[in-house]
Amino acid sequence: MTSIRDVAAEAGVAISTVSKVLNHYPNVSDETKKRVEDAVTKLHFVPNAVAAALSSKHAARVALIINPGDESGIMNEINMQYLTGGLQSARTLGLDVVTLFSTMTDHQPLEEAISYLRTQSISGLVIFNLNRNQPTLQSLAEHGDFKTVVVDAPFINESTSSISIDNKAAQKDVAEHVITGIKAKTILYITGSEDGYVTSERLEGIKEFAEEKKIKLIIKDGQFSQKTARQITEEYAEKSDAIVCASDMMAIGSMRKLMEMDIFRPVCGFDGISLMGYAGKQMFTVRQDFYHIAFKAVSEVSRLMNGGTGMKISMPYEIVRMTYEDVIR
Amino acid sequence: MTSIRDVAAEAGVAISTVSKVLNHYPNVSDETKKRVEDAVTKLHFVPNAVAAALSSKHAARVALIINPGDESGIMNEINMQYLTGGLQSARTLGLDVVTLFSTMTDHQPLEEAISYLRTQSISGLVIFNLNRNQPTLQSLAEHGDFKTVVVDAPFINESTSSISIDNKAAQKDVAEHVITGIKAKTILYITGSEDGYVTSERLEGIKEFAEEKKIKLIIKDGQFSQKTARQITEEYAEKSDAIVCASDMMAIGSMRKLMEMDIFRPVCGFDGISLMGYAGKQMFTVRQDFYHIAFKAVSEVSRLMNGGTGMKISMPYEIVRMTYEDVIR
DNA sequence: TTGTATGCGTTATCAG
DNA sequence: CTGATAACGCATACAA
Repeated sequence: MTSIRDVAAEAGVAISTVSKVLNHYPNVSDETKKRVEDAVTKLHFVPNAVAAALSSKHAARVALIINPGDESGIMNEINMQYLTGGLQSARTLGLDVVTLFSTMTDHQPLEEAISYLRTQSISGLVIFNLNRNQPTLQSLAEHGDFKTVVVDAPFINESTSSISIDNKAAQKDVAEHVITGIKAKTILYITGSEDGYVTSERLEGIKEFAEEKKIKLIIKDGQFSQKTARQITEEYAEKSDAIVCASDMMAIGSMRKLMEMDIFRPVCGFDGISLMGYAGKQMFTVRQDFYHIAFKAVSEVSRLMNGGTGMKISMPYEIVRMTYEDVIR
Repeated sequence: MTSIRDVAAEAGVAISTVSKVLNHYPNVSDETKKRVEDAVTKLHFVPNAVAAALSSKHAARVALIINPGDESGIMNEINMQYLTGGLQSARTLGLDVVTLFSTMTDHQPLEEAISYLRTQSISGLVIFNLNRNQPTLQSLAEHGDFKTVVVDAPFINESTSSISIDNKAAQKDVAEHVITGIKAKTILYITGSEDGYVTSERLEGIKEFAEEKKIKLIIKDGQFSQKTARQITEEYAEKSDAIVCASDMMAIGSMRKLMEMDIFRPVCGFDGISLMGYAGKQMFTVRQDFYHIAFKAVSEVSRLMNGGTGMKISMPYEIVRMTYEDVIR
């Protein structure tokens, strides 16, 4: 393997000079800079990132911690977008990233998790979809030993930032769209699971909305489950004028049940995944830009690692209707 | 940061001894081994993987190269399973992994790609869904400089292995299921895009099948596109007794079009993604176990890195029917 | 502006 | 069985 030493010899300069050229230090004459660059291309030299990391001990590695969800394939689309955005961002920032699944990091004691991360010389964490039944990850976020950014969870302190859309406002917003044009007296609201921090925020939103509009609210726990949403729909749809769901999957389940029941109620979801196009009927939903959320999350963790202090970041969202035609290629 | 040196001091032994204990070398007395282990736990020592990698120059890093596909969200489920399996496998093998998207690695010159991988001290590659329009990745696989495993592409040499299911057999198999019970005279076959190596294998399968069964075959290029499959279905469905598609997405498109046309033809897909449950009608498909394919791929690249020589690996598949009830949670 | 020397945390070789 | 000590490839304070 050709090293910086070979380049130095080839260019007839000192090792440190080569290093300076490579890292774009200011005080190097154009003359020697060129000599070094020529040597680099001639020898096809490629710096060794591992050695560099060891030497300048600020090993800037970031772990992207993905929550695979309940295996039902629901989270796939969202997670892939998180990954794409996160990796892209890391690359532009020159950060080294490690992709992890929360299932690996979570169901193990905190000490072990910390050990693993340290071994990998990871100093920054981006935790996607952190929720209440992940004690280890929560501790990690509160721990303060790592710079961390949590997505969709309200953890903020000196060394951890939180990023998400304004779930409360978005829930109100999409509900508004659903009832325009109809005289809704009663809304059936199907919640997410209690584990999710977003669940409470969205619930707050719909409650406030109902109060403002003087609409009666039937609240049922949907657990983010399509099946449960179907059961709830079966039982309460006829008593309601519209159905607001805290997730797209539940909206799809609800809508399909309505079609089986052969009655119509406007339904809306939350997240904007393309599966919405297969629900059979057009529905409103809150589209989140998961790519940019992840992109921002990684740049935020970079900011933290450079000494920044934790903060809350709110990302934009959009109310859209999704149809089959919108999602196919 | 506490290092191996501190542990040595605490245990009252030499650095090299600590290293030997840590790496489970044979010649260490139980006596000192215990002393070292105690010191390790007492100091919460965690070995630095970066330093270790630098020192013992067999930096066993593997890149998982994912093909995001055409943005239509089709590949999400498959890729997430690849990732899960790959990461899991790497973890059990103690391999360091880097997740990359082919979009980053591909549309850049070979030299640059190699540089990047070298910089990251990556010596093993697992390339998922490698296809014909990815010249850089193909060169990488043929290059021989990295130990590589390609999934779904026929590249095999000294240092590269290929892994996939038997696409030809599977295509015949699923077609068989589709026509049992009906007297099929003509089958409409909708192909994948020419880029995909699997496309030709599956095509071969259906051709052989039709010949054996003395069934007439109408072959149309579906490009793996749901839209195109719809158009083809519209034009040729009535002339056929069954429709065999080279992918689930096309099968879904085809089935939906049939329902719009209000005619019935048995349809089958390929891959076994859960979206099949939303197609409206039950369909046969070939279920691939992407998780295990990835798992195996990573262990294979590990074998190659340990001096093994490239080979072809065939994975099992399964013919299944998928309904809405099967996929919801 | 350039070069020298030291250290980063391990592993591995070789004496003892 | 244990302990010095030289790499590994690079960054950086300091000297020139």
